[in-house]
Amino acid sequence: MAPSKFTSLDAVRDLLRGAGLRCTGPRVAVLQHFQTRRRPLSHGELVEALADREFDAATIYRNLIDLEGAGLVSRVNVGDNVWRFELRGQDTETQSEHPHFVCIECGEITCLAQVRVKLTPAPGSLKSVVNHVSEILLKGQCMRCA
Amino acid sequence: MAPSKFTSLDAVRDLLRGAGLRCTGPRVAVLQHFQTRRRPLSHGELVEALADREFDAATIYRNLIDLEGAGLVSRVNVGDNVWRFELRGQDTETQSEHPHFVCIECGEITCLAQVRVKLTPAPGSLKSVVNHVSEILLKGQCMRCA
DNA sequence: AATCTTCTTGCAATACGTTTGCATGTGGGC
DNA sequence: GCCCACATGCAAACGTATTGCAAGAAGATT
Repeated sequence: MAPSKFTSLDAVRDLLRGAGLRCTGPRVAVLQHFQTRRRPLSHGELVEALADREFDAATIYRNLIDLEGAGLVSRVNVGDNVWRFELRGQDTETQSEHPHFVCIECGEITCLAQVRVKLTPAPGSLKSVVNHVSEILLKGQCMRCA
Repeated sequence: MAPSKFTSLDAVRDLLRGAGLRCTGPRVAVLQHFQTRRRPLSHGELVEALADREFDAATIYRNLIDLEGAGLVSRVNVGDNVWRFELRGQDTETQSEHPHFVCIECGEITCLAQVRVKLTPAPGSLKSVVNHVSEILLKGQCMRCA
């Protein structure tokens, strides 16, 4: 029996192989960490979280890019000029884009998976500009900072 | 008669003085440029646009921060990890926050001044997290890139 | 199991926007 | 016109993003 730390190792391997990526140490570690923290994480946060594994920061950076290219993670920018990456769910529910909320006071990032957004433009003012919306970002004050 | 380039100099002076800021060359130039380009501009764009005046880049940068602090411009981040600044209107119409739209292909930024956004959460899933929304950013494909 | 090709890693260096320290210069109230 | 707080110019520090290159490892093939 594998230790609990590696519970999802097979699943991670399948994920990577299925995406056409080699199954390497840093890549598995990054994916496993994402599975324990299901919110957008920055490159720096990943490096710090995996510091004990002593992976090179550039390696983790390139892995994030690769995982994004393979569609396993998505990249978001919540406005602090730092890229963040988020594990994409396999089910269509979590895979569909959901709005993100950023607290401008504490910086906490929340995935509003259940929230739908409806746009009500003045006639013609929206459709002449926007063809398709793929990402929605809300900023404000969160409840804990209220 | 002042040349057309300085048409709004008096108005700009009033703006600055009214905000408690000194009326200096770089500050006037930045504000005047904003009045000709009513969309979010990056620090780099400002520096380039005013290159012939040979202002120091740090001066322009600090002026943007000052203008933001005085409430004359607002700072937005459209997801390319570059701060952009936008002239805030004096009338309540344009001063109230409006959504921004960013085309992920051509990078064009559009102010959706007329668009209202309505959030329809699953019961309780939004109000437990969000206290107040102050900024809304939409990303996607614009009509010209369609 | 040895081999081989291709992809990945580690290390270093670069790029670029943001931000600050400090001495000098100046706006504008007096 | 004087004076002082504020603004500027110059340079440098900083943090994240990004890339080059040689060495190393994954995994298909035999």
